[in-house]
Amino acid sequence: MLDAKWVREHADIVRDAAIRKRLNPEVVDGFMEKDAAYRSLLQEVEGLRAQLKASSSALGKMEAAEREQALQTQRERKAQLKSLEKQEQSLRAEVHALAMLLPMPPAEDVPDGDDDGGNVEISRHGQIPEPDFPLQSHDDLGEALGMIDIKRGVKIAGSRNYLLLGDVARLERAVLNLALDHMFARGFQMVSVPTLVNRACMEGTGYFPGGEEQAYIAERDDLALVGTAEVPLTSIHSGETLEASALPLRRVALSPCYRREAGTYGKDTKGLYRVHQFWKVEQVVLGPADEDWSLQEHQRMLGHAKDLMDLLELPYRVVNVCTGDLGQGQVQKFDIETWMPSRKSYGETHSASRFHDFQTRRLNLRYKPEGGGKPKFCHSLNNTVIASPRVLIALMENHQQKDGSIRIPAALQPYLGGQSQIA
RNA sequence: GGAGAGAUGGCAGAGUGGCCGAAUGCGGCAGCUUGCUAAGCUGUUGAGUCGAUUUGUCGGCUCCGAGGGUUCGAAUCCCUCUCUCUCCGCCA
Repeated sequence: MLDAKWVREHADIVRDAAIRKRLNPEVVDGFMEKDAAYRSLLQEVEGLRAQLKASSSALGKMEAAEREQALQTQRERKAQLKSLEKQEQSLRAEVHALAMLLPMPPAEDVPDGDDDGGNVEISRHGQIPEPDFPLQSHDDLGEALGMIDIKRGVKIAGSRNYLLLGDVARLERAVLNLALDHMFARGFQMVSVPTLVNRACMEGTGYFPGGEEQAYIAERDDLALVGTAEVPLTSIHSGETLEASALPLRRVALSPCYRREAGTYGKDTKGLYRVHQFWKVEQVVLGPADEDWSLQEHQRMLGHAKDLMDLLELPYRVVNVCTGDLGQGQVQKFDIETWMPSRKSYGETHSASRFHDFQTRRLNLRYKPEGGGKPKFCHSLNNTVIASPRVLIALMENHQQKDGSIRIPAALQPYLGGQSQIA
């Protein structure tokens, strides 16, 4: 959500943001138009209401005779007000619906582009393996080991479902635990969060409206399964005014994530790349409304994920996500893409976003500034720490050995009882 | 799941149709006092939004959990919902 007052004065910037993000710029004009109409109607309604109020309080002190007369005109005005109020209400709803669609302007250094093809590589890390034997895909490796069973996953829950067994299941657990400890060491507080959340959380974090098709919705209870712990983590303090001294709030959660993957038929159908349910360790930070701070924190959060990838000895790159691939609310996003031999390419494994006050405005999440004054909206940021099974693809394929066994990076071994390979 | 009670300003807590944006206390802020001293006294103190503005403010409207209704007029009466608490049942 954007500040309506600001939008009124900077419609051109918002329109430009919509164009850069490949969103429909007509929402901006629609908003401006409806908003102006709404405010002028509001003037009218409030004027009439003021009249009515004044004459109404006079009524209480009147003599019976003149009272009857006054009551009559009062009723007429009331009817008039009612119909105006009805218009005002529906207009207000329209304005709000449009406001929820306004795009956050992207940062200056976000590259222009239509889709992920326009993302710009910033850096590369690690060594892409070039072994003297043919590399197998993770699903072939896993099947041969008897530790990945996609067929039976599909039997139980339909396409894009899977089973992990034995050491690969333990490997998943190990990676997630390492990721959590990694974040504890960086001062993050662990939170165990609800993953079935109400509409306000989905709207507040920017997933609704627009992302309904992507979410599993429990209609009977009007709750949605989250696609990421970002949703509950960011929503924790919605509606609250925090003390400046409490900021920044750095939180990490491990949660299951659910995505319908609607509109991806036939895409990434092989293996564990695109699945309906997965685990993710997610970092979320809430801080003051300070652009510089926000920028630095974004880099710091990206660093946490990069450090972990280094510990896992995986080759990856960082990309500056282009405007067309940016969400409605994101100011800037950096993705980490990890090398996946079976795909012969880097595949997205992490996504680090900063939002300024886009989410916090929707969530009504504020703080009292240091030197006093009016509460301000916090800035919010989030980034993946690790997501599995997608990271298992990289781990299994990059660390496979000639005999089909998987080498365990040193950092993970303590989490697997000292085991140095899976065979 | 059943029965009951409740939701009022930063907090506690009054308020059963116009005198209520809301008593009182605490807290906060400002000043005074400086031999009742980790105190006393006096004053002051909600938010949002729209408009005007000589940018100091001024005016309108809204807000007593949320949404609807009755009424000329609702914190107050009616309905629905959400949440909290107590008791019973069930459960991990």
